[in-house]
Amino acid sequence: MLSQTVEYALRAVVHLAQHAPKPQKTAEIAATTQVPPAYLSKVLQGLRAKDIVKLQRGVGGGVTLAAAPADLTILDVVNAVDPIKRITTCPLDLKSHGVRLCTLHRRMDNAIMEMERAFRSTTLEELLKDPDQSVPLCDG
Amino acid sequence: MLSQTVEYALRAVVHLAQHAPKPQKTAEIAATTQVPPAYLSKVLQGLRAKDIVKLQRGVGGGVTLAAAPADLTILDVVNAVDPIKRITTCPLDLKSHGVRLCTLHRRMDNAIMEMERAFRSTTLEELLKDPDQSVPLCDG
DNA sequence: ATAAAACAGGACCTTTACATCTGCTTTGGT
DNA sequence: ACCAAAGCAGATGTAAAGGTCCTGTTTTAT
Repeated sequence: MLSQTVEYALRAVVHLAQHAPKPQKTAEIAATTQVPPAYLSKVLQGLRAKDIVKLQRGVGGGVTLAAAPADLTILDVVNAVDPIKRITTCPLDLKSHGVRLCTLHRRMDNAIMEMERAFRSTTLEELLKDPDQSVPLCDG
Repeated sequence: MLSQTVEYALRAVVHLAQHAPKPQKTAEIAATTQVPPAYLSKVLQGLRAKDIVKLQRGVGGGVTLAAAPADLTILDVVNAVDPIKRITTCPLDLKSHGVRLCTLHRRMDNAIMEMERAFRSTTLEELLKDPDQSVPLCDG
């Protein structure tokens, strides 16, 4: 449904939001989020390319969010690593369906739209503040 | 987002619903739905395994829906070939998150739930009857 | 019986996602 | 200047999804 890479990316940014604005080392993030360290490095590079995180080399360097947790939605992160692609034109290239999708593809796109909306409606900050649930990535 | 196989399966069952209850040959379905014939054969075998379609060999055989279009939802078809998997337990196996998901995974599951609901709310029959849209798989 | 129509199923190939490894470059402290 | 800490980049490996092909087996009509 959602790719493994999306799951990893979300864990990472949540960890960063929890510790903002202190830079976190990739290895630290990998350990607490249970993501393969070498692969996390690639995922983070993808996030940097879309200006979700900043990466700093050298002693005392590490990873930080490029924006405040209140300004980053789950959708931003998802779209950075594995963009949600809406159905905007007929997948069969039927001329008459071009813009006005058939009932099948309209329904499919509606479902995708619902998911998109759910992701857009939550910021990282909200994830940290919800008092009603357990804290992401933290046991106990 | 949704697998190619899901897209193919939906095209096939829509075609079947349009022509129900007349059996359709796999090659016919493949042609009008623009799905690779050999691969469609595999997809249909998956649908048969979940009792979505019936396959009949020999002269005059072909593929038919196992139920009335009014009794089959999009979700039935999707789940038959590529089941939507809700998040029910903590992916990190944190003990305290086991049943009560953290905010991150709760939101992710909510998004998946929205998509699931969108798919469950439409039957094949409704797809064929919507007067407001163009007809699935048909040009003009 | 036989032949033709249709699906069945296994072996195989290709592409993409997931993941690792190794050596390099940048950075800051001494 | 030097060294250790961190990320960087590219090659490589592995597994799953998507797709093809070939040879069977079942069914019906004649």
